[in-house]
Amino acid sequence: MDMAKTYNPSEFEKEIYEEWEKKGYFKAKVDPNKLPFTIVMPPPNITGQLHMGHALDSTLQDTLIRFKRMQGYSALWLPGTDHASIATELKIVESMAKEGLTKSDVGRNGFLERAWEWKRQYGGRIIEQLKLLGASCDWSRLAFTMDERCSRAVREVFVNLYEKGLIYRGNRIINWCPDCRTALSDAEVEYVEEDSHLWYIKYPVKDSDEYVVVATSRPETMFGDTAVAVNPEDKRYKSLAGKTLILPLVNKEIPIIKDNYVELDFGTGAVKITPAHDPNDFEVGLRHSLPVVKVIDDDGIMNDFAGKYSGMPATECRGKVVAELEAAGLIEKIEPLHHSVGHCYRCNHTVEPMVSKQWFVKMKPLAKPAIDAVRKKSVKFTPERFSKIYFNWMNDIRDWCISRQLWWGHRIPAFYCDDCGEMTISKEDLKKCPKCGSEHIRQDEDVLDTWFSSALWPFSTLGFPEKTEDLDYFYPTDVLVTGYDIIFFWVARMIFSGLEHMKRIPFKDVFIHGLVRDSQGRKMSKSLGNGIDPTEVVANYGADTLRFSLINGVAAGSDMRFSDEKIEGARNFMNKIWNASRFVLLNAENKKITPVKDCKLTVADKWIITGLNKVIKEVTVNMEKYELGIALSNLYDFVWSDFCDWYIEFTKSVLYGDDEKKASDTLGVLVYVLTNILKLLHPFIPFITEKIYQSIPGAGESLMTEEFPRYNSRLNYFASVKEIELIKNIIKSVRNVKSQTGAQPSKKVSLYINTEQTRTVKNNSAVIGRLAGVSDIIFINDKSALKEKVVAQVIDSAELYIPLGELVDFEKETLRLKKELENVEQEIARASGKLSNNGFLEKAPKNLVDAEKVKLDKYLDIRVKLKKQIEDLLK
RNA sequence: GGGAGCAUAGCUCAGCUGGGAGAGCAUCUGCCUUACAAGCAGGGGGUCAUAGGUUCGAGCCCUAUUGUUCCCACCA
Repeated sequence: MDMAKTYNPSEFEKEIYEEWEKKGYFKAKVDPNKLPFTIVMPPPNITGQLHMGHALDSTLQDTLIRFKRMQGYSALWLPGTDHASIATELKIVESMAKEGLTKSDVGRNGFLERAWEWKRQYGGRIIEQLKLLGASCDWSRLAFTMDERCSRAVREVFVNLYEKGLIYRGNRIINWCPDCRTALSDAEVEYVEEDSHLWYIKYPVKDSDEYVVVATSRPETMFGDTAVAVNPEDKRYKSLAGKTLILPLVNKEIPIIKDNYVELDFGTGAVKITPAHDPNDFEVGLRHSLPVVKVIDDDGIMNDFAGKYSGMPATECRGKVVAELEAAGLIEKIEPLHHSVGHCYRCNHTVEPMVSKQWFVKMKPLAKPAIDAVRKKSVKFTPERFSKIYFNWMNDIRDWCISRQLWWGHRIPAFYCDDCGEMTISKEDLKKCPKCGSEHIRQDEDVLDTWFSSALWPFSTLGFPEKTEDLDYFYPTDVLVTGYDIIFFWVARMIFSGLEHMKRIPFKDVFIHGLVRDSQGRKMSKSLGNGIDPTEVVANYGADTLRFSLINGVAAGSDMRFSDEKIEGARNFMNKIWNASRFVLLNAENKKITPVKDCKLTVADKWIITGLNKVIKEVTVNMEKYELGIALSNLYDFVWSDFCDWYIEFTKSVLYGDDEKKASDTLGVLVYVLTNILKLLHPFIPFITEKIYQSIPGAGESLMTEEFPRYNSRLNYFASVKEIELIKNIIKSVRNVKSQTGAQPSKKVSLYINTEQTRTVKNNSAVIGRLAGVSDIIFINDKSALKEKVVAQVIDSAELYIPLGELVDFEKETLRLKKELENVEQEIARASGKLSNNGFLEKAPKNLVDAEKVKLDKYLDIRVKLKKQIEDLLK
């Protein structure tokens, strides 16, 4: 037997993975005789290191794909990485800074060279780490969002959308990160609650002593004010209608306008309007044709419109402006304000809303079919509640700003002619202006939002825009597995992109999982230093242990806490499987294994086979529902409790007995059940199962090519299950009596038993003897036949009596029985209560009423016997 | 302001279409029983957040309340 005495995963995981890869088990083929099953991997960023989130995400996908592969599908798990435009660019800027270089020092081409070098060096790191987990991806199809194929898809899509009028360029208010120096989409802004102030500033009325007080949280933007707005209904400002205000510090005249946007009961009811730096003000400005004055530049520095503050960072300017206003007596009051402020999701810098010329995708026409697809359940979210989040976002979606003032990414395929001013959108790079033929043509400097290319992932990786065999066979994909944190960024955008460009949904199911948190429920983060490195867990405990701890018992879609205790629990289970397998294989050594169909089955064999059959059904059903956590704990219970704690113990009596034929048959069943357990567990914990499987004499080449067990309704031996339940109860009762009375477990006792199931008990007397420490079993019909004082247990369909003689404190024993009697009385009260309730008798299902009657009879019977026993003891 | 989740044993969490409250860890007792002490056997421990309601019957369905976590939203 090729199994070490102790479970040591580091000895075999790597080797097994290499073997799988070498044999090409991960490769998915277009096979007309099979149904396809496809998962595209959410591409990790090339800057990334594997963290617990990836580990969870990948383990779920790997488990699903292995399950489907074993079920006979042509299962494709398509891996890839994301260029992560902004995140990667930040990293490279950072690393250049260490050399004292900036982007402008190296220029665009120099920068891109460095970026590609970075990708070559680190882009594969996370892929290698995924392999440690056992990921059965088809690596021959490894994709990258900026490889030729995906880039072609990006251009195709851009041009298509432009030609349909769904992409446009315009001056609009956008979110600007002054640190990354780029525009961001709405989704890329994270709002954080912050304490600030509300400054009440007096704006003097022209040619008057009066003034209007406006409340603002951003006084530094006042240089860009081009009006003050009041609500048309506001009586306080009736008299000021049509008057002009003098903007303090700059002495510019601005009008008072009326707009419903202003609320009557906030602040002073008068709002300064800064169209260039506030989304609402921008709208107000449009309605009233106000000039747009930009006062903060792209780098967050005040420009010439800020007068003497020109050149000062906006953050610093705020204090200075307030001080100057205060000195001029123009601050009426300052109130504390708690409000949310936008931050860049990459660098966390405060985001400045500002007007800027950018490219946008018109969202409304794209969103509609995407909403319908989910509403009609063509795309189904699991758990279902996440579709609500999706609807909320899609229903009031705004246009998507897709241009980024970055270098690393897909450059926008817009070409401008310097001579005739023509703009051309083209799939191919242009050398000449198609309109005037001039060669003075330059491509737009900006690149696309990283998520623009990720949105195409389910079809760009399969060959789009070409009509490839892969695309035809594997698209639409079957399930997308991802965390709830990127439903907006990614899932929603893939849905409308698939519908728009492929005319079909990109996937049928979206399986959403939660976050992996630390043992205290906090998010794992670098700054907190509370992250657990999955590769370290793999190194110390093995990939299977990590996978098990991430899946077992976790409800779909909910966050989980990860802890050392969980890892240990998982490791213990691996150890259990390992040792149970060793037991079977040690017994199988040098023996011929009889195929189970040729074995004469004992009651215990039939019991475990029925249990196996049941767990096959449970696992399959739960896998189909994406309840992987439940499926795995079904297996955990079956393996540990039924197979190890009971069945293996049962088999020992036979294996170590004299009947060789019986022993051989039992061994056949053991091997059969173990093999099936390995198959069932393989999608979850592939390494240990494969390692054990390959040690089974006569087993196939690999579990990966085995068929997943199927439920078989002919393998339900319910009569045997009943018999074994009785045997288990007898054993438990004897153990219980011994433990409660303080008798040594190893002390052999005689067991007197009154039951009608004598045949069952006789057939299993060896097992009872072995597992309960019973030396002999004596059948009696009447308790009075017993002369000495005995300890008793009354269970369903049997009375057990054990003479323990002077070992027992019979007073304590009487108390124990009285307590038991109490419990029985309670049961009787409950059952008879129900049965005397006419409502229950009339309205409850008949089988339940009958079951209740049976229970009542049983407890009444037990009560009589317990009472008798107590009486006898008191004699 | 809108929406969602969660609240069950000391801890972490399961609990399917409503029909006798479960697991793991921790704890207590006894065991190195030839697969496993990373183990075996036995035990203790719960007003299922609160208050109403529906029902013959509620941890589960409905309403409200409290606490908690998260998401979205343009209150200057």
